[in-house]
Amino acid sequence: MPPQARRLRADAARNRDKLLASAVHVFGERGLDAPLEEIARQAKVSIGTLYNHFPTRQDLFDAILPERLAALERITTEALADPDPWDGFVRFLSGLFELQARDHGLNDALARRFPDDSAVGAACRSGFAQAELLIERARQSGRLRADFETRDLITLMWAMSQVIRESMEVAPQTWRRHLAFVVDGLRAEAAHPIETPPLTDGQLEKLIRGR
Amino acid sequence: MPPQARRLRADAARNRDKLLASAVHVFGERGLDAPLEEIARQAKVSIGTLYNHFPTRQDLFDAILPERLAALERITTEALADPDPWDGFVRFLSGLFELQARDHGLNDALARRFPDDSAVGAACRSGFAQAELLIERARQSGRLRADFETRDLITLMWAMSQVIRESMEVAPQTWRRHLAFVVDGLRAEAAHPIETPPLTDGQLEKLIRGR
DNA sequence: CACTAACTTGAGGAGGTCCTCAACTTTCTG
DNA sequence: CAGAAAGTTGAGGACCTCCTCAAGTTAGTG
Repeated sequence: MPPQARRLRADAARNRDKLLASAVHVFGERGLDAPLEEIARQAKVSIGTLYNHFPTRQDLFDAILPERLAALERITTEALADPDPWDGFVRFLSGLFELQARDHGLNDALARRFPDDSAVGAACRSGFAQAELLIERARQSGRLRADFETRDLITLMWAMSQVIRESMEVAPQTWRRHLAFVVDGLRAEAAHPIETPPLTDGQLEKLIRGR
Repeated sequence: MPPQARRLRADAARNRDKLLASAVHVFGERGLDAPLEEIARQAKVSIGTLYNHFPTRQDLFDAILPERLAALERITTEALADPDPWDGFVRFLSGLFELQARDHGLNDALARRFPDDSAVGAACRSGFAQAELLIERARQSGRLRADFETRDLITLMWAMSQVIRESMEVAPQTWRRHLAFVVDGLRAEAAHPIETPPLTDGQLEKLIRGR
């Protein structure tokens, strides 16, 4: 398939690139709710041009986030390559949150829900599928507690995203400490019975589609 | 001291009450960033009257939140009354987050920083002082891990506030499950050494004053 | 080079929130 | 019950963000 359905004019391609670079920067700095006018301004392009290339905010996300999410895939793959399933799992968590800590936009993205027909939605799904393998492997090794499910990872991601967001500026390592406490609770030998069941399929559905 | 510096006129007192009731409701429903015009509208009072009584949003917070935070104090006291220091500690955490789960505004409030000359700031400080006792007691009993500090409670509150916020509508019990994982990591026997140190005084200062 | 299709521009309407203030209304006091 | 003081009102200015579109500019083609 061609990189563009119809090739862009030289100036248009240049502007598109400037917009993408600016968007990465602005979303990374201010989160996914940053004003689009700011992105246009930093790209030194008019707001009209931005809308010309990316009619909706989601189009901008789709052009930027999947590449960032690919970094996550790399981390998952590395973690799966770790011979020790538990170490691999912990490594995955650290890598994931480190990534979120580095990129405010990605942090927002992972705490947010996307339409599942979007490119971001697809990338998330594939990321989760990989994470599932990791979790399953760690659980079967007997080191990860048996009642931890992939769904519980979603909750953990919400939690960590907030810790990262709040501490980012003043004490950017805080998330590591918090994660350490949580990880200690995920070891099989730490497990105590939990009354509350995990999310049901229906709830998961609503949460993922939602917003 | 008199309930008011100068007694309010009958209609003014009525309006003030309507505004407070409305604010509790709206903040509880939509969080502390809810539009003030919405509060005025639900109180069936003009926006000018709202500003007349509460010149700033903070004034509204100060009139509402300390009472809600008092509920927290009740929980802490009860928890301190529990003969088992660990059970008391866990009870405190459940009570705290249950409170947050019931009241979106309070949830926001506890994840937010307030000027420390405000009534809310004072209420928070006093709440923390009590929590500190609880934590100290649980730690000295040998059941709570030795490296858990009051500062780590702040981080936990950020984390839980987000879990609550995200799951509230679809699966309001989610926070309980997440808390169970975390609590298992806080038991002394689950503890593994943590490399990242807790917040320093300076960082804490900035975080609390901040925003 | 000239012409057309592709692209860019930015002013401005729409919608939202904040906050003010001059004109009006109500309560209270003597 | 009249006058003064206290309180209420809502239109409107300031600001922000979104998004559109008619007019202007530029790249690429024959």
